[in-house]
Amino acid sequence: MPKQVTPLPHTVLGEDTPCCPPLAQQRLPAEVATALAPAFKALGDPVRLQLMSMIASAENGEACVCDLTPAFDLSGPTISHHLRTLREAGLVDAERRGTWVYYRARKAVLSQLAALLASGGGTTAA
Amino acid sequence: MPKQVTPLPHTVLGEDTPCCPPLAQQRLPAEVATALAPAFKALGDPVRLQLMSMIASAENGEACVCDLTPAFDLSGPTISHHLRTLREAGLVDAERRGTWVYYRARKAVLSQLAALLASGGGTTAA
DNA sequence: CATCTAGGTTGACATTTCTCGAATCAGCCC
DNA sequence: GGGCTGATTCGAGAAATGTCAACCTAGATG
Repeated sequence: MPKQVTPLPHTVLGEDTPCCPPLAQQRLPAEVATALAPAFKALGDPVRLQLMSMIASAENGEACVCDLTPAFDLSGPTISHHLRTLREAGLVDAERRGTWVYYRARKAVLSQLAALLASGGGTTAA
Repeated sequence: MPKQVTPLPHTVLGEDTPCCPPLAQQRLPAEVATALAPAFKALGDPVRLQLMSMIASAENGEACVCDLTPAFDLSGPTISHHLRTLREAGLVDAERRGTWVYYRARKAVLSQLAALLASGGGTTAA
């Protein structure tokens, strides 16, 4: 039985999380805030934000760690740590194929976060 | 030595920041990621996320600290600290009127962040 | 001016986060 | 099997963060 990369269902955030009444439309319950904050926190680091963008904008919708790592002036373990953070926040999925590991963005989750921040319809852009 | 050292504008995020090509559409430049990450980091705490929601969803578009503080099981200084973090991240504005201080959400900035996370094209959930 | 209240600032502490080197695990190829 | 490469995990140290108690500032009111 080949053990795959999918480690812990630590995920915190799934496609079904009740997260999406826009933040500016009604007050966010404490438990929802607690569930969502880790996702924003994961994006709150320049390196992870770039990683997220590289993964989300990759050609086939997935990016190899071997391509991500050399894009930064950081050690392999450090990049691996940041990727794990993104994974545990539910923002990306990882899959091992042969020697390489590929990361894929969970666009549904990103969309949920976007919907949360979107101003329901007020002073959007001045 | 001339004290020219300080230009460090911790504002980080203004309405004119070039932040908005969706994250999944093209790779985020390092400097943009560095400019935007603090905003996400600011939202990456449950208390601040709730504060942000309370402010953004407030009746007149603004919320008094005197209403925000008692909503949490935290000391005044702690709430003040979180509000300052939101302010320095460019997510809210503060205004003093008489005895009280009111916070107001910068919806344009929130919209920018939302646009960044929104899957630009059709690739929303596939 | 004295005093009271609403917020903010300072200083300190415990916890977490970021980063790396060393070790380990997972596949490939000779 | 033995060795090689890619990626993760482990352990540790420096830096940042969340929280509070104590103190200070801005306005209002007597």
